[in-house]
Amino acid sequence: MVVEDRRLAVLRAIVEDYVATEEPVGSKALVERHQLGVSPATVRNDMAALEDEGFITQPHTSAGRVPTDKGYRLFVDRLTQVKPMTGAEKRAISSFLDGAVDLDDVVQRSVRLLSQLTRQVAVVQYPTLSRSTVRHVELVSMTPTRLLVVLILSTGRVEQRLVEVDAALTDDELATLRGKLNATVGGRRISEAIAALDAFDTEVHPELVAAATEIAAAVADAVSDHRASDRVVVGGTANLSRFGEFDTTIRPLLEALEEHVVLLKLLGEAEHDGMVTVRIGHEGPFQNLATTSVVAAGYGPGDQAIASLGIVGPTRMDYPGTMASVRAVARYVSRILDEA
Amino acid sequence: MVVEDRRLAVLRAIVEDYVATEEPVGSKALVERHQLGVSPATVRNDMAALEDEGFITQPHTSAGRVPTDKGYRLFVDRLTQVKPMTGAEKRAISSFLDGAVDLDDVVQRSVRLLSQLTRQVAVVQYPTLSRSTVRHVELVSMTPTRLLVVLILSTGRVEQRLVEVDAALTDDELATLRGKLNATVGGRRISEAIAALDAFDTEVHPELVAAATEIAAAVADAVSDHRASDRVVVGGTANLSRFGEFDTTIRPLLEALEEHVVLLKLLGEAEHDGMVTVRIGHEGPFQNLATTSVVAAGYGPGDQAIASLGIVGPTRMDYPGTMASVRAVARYVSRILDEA
DNA sequence: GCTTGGCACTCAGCCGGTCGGAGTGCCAAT
DNA sequence: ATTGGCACTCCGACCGGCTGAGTGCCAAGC
Repeated sequence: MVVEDRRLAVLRAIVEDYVATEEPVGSKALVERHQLGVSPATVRNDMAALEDEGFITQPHTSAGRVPTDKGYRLFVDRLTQVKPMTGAEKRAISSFLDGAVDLDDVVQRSVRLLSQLTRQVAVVQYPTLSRSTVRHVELVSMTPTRLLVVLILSTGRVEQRLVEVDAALTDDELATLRGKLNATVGGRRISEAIAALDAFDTEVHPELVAAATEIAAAVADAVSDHRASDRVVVGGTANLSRFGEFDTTIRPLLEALEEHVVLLKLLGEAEHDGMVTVRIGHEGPFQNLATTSVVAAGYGPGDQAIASLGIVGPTRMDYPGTMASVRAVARYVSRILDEA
Repeated sequence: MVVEDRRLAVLRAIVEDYVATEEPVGSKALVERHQLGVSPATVRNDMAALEDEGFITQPHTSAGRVPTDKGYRLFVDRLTQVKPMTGAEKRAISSFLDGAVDLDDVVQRSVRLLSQLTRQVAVVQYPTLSRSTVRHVELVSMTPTRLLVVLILSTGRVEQRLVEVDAALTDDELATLRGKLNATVGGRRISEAIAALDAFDTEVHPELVAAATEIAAAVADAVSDHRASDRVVVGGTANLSRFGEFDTTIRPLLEALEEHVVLLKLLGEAEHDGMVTVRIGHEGPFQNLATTSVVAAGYGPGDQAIASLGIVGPTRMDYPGTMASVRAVARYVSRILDEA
C-alpha cells in the first residue's frame, strides 16, 4: 500500500529533522526539506494518522511534531540500515585501537574512541572472565606462613591474594601444591575451576589438607571476586552538554554513571551476534532515565560475548550513526581480543 | 583599629551569607542576619571600602555585593578556623574507611566518603610509590624461557611483568637470581632500587648476565611505569548540579575530570603537614576553571606525603566545612596506610 | 572622626498586554 | 486520495511600566 509507505517516509523525515534541528518539525518544513512529492496538507493528514498510532506527538497545540519512543523504535527497526563506515573511518579506528599495549589500554582507548565517534557518553565493560580460562597459578612464599597466590588468566589479567597458613610449608611441599593446583585448574574455565577447587583438598597428602583448603579458598575467592567486580569505564561525560535539562536528564544520568551496578544493568546482557542492541527511553530498566537511550553491543574473542560496550545518549540521537560506530568498535575490539 | 576589625567581620558575613543564599548580599540584610551592632549605612561605607580594596564586587549597580577570589582568599586565610569534626562524624568516617579490604577499596571508599561529606566532586590520587619501598620480588617461571616478574611494594600494590629470556634457566639459577635480586632491591625505596638495578648484572655469574639484564630492566620498568601512571579516581560528579552555568563552569570541569593529567595538576603537589591547600578560582593553573576552587590535602603513611586527595567545587563554597572534611579524610586514610 | 538617618537615583526582574508567525484541523473541490 | 483554502490556536518575542532592593552621598549628631 503506497500510502502506508509514504507515512513511514514521513516518520523517517520527522525523526531525521528533529534529530538535526532539535525543534518540533511542521508539515511545511518537511516538504521543503525532503522530496516527498506531496503537498503539506497531505503530510498533515499523515501526521495526524501517525499521531493516532502513537508514533509522534505534539508538545502543545499548534506546534510541530516530535517522535515518541515508539516512533524512534519503529525508525530503528524498520527505517534504518546501518551506514557502513567509510574506509578512512575504519582505518582510523583500527589504528587507534591497535596502539593499545594491554587490556587496560584497550578498554581505555575504546571508551575514548567511542565517545569521540558518537559524541555521546561511552561505557565499556571490562571483559568478564567467566568464559576465560586459568592459565597459571603461582604460589610464592613470602614468610614461612604467608603465601602469595598469583592467578594468571587467559585474558592477561592477574589477580593475587595473600594467604596465611597455620603450619610452615617447605619448598618441596609448596612445589607439590603448586603442581597439583595447576593440574586442577590450569586451562579450565573460571566456572569449572571453582567447581574443581571444591574437591582440591582431597587430592593432597593429609598433612597438607589444611593449607590446601586455605589456598583453594583464596584462589576461588580471587576468581569469583574478580568475576563479580565487573568493572566498567566511562568516558566523554563532557558530551552531556547536549542533553538538555539538567535536573530531569543530566543529573540522574550522572548518578547512574557512578553506580557501576546500575551501569551494567543499563548496558544489559551482551549478545555477540554482530548486532547492536538499542534501548529507547522508557524501554530501559530505570524510569528516571526515561529520556535517555542506550546503544550497546557485545564483544569478545571468537563468537563469545564476554562483555558489552556502548553509549548512552538522549532519545533524540542519530541512531544510524551511533549504531554504526558502536558496531564497528565492538568488532575491532573483538578482533584484538582474538589476536591476544 | 576597631573599624578594621569590623570590616573583616563584614567581609566574613558577606561570604557566609553569599555561600548560604547564592545571592548578592546587601547592607540591610546583613545587619539583620548578623549582630554587627551598627546601622546599614555604616555597613555600606565598609562595603565601599572593601570594594575599593578588591575583596568584594557588585554584579551590577544597585545590586548587593559578592566576594571576589581575593575576598575568599582573605576569608580562608584570616577569618576561618577549621571546625573540628564532631565525635559522631569522626566515628562515621573511621568506621566507613576501616571496612576497606585493600588499597583499591580504600581509595574507592575515600572518594565516596569525600563526595558525600562535602557534596562536591571528590578526587583521590592513588598513592605514588616513589617513597614506598620494595618488599619483595618474585620470579615465576611460566615456560622455560618465559618468566613472570612479580613486584610487591610496601603499600601493598603488586606489579607484574612478563620477561622472555634467551636461554632457559634452571630452577637453581632462578633461585640464585631471585636471591640476588631481593638482596639488591629489597627494602629499598623505588628511586634507590632503580639506581641499584643499573649495576645488577655485574653481580651475577657471567652465564646469567643476559637474563639478569632482561629481568632488571623489567623490574625497573614495572617500578617506574607504575610511578608514572599516577592514577586518580573521581566521584560525586552528580554534585555538579549545584555549580551554576553549564557552558562556563560544568563543561570545562567535566572535561578536566576526564583528563587525569590535568586533574593531577589541579590537585597539585601534596604537602603532608596536616594542612589543607586551598586554590581559589584564578589562582589555579587553568583559566577556564576560573570559577572553581580546589581544596586538597596530602596523605600517606608516617609523615610522608605520597599522594593528594581533595575536592573540586565552585569558588562559592563552604570553605571551613570542606577544609575540615578534607583534612579529616586525609588523616584517616594516612592512619590506615600506617597500619598496613 | 565615626556613625547615622535621610534622600535621590539606579537598575534587574516581574507583570501584563500586544503581536506575528508557525502550525494545525477541517472542508470543499478535484 | 490529494490538494488548496481558511479560520483558529497558541508559543514566544517584544514592549513599557512598575516595584523593590540596594546604593552613594550628604548633612547632622555623638
